[in-house]
Amino acid sequence: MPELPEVEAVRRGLARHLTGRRVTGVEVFDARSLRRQEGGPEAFVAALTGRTVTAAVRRGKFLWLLLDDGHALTAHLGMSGQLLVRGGAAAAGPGDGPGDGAPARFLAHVDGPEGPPSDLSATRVPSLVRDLSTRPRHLRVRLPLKGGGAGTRALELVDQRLFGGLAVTDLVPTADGAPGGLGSPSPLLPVTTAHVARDLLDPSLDRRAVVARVRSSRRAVKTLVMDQSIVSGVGNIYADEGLWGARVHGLRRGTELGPRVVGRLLDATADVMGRALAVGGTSFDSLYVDADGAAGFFARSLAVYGRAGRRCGRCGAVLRGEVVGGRSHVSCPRCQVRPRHG
DNA sequence: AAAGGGACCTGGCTGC
DNA sequence: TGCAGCCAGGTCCCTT
Repeated sequence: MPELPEVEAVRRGLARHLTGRRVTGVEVFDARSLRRQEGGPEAFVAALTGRTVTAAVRRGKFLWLLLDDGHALTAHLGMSGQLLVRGGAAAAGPGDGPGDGAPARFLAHVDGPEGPPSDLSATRVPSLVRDLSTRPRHLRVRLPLKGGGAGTRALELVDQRLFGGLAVTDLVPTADGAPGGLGSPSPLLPVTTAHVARDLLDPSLDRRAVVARVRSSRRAVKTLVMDQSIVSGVGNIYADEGLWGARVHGLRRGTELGPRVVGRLLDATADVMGRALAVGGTSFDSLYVDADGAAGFFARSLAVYGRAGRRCGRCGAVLRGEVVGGRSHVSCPRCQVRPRHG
């Protein structure tokens, strides 16, 4: 699944390939990917068509493209989402096969006969595009873009499990006056992400404030580092890896931890993310923006996540799996001392 | 304030 | 082999 390092790799690709390009059409294959869009699919189409991308920004796992009219196209990849940039022949047609050079046939379609899009429910949505026979599996939304250099590009949301989604939103000022996120030229961010804290890769992150907030709470520290209002972008994988790296059990209360320990935890978590980004980033050099760019890193480098019952690479003890805050937590019983409470 | 649960989804897995 | 049911994951929303 796309974690913060992969989302950052995607952001860099979007910044490189889409900045300065204009959205020439909107193809909606599955309206469920737009469920967060205020006003529904037709508002999405109207808000995007003709807009030019001016920047690609990320905060945590939220990603957005700034538009020239002062709005943002926000994206979250959820569990299974990918944002792909296609160029040349591969971008041109609804077919997915290489060499398919047919022009896009469905631009900015909002069908009438099936009923107004505002009637669309999550479970019985007639697709806004009629001909589904040749589209790639799990392709939900496609935006053709032009300008800014070489020929047409297309931004595609491919999302198997539909936890991700797109929406065009207003911008609001940041609370601290710093840029909205990594890659942002302005102290603005989408209103829908205003509640999301900065992440560990954001130079504007106030680490001391994060440490203070963690240490002021009696909640489990694993829950705290996964609380997006404290620090964003840490999912279950990196939470477990960071806790193992810092030798802290996830059930420890924030109030039990000293400032150095919390700092060590943030460092360890950021370090794992940084290494994943380095790997995901290097394989990321073409038009094809691959949300699975760090798959190799995951396969080789995870210390604890998904490894309950196997041995700790540091001390050899058998890794232990349990549930913390409703999430699976794998830890080393020797390196990470479990508190007596909980 | 914190904790817990459900909803959202699909495909891979287990168990019959 | 076929099928039903469970599960994972992140975010949001609701209730206790």
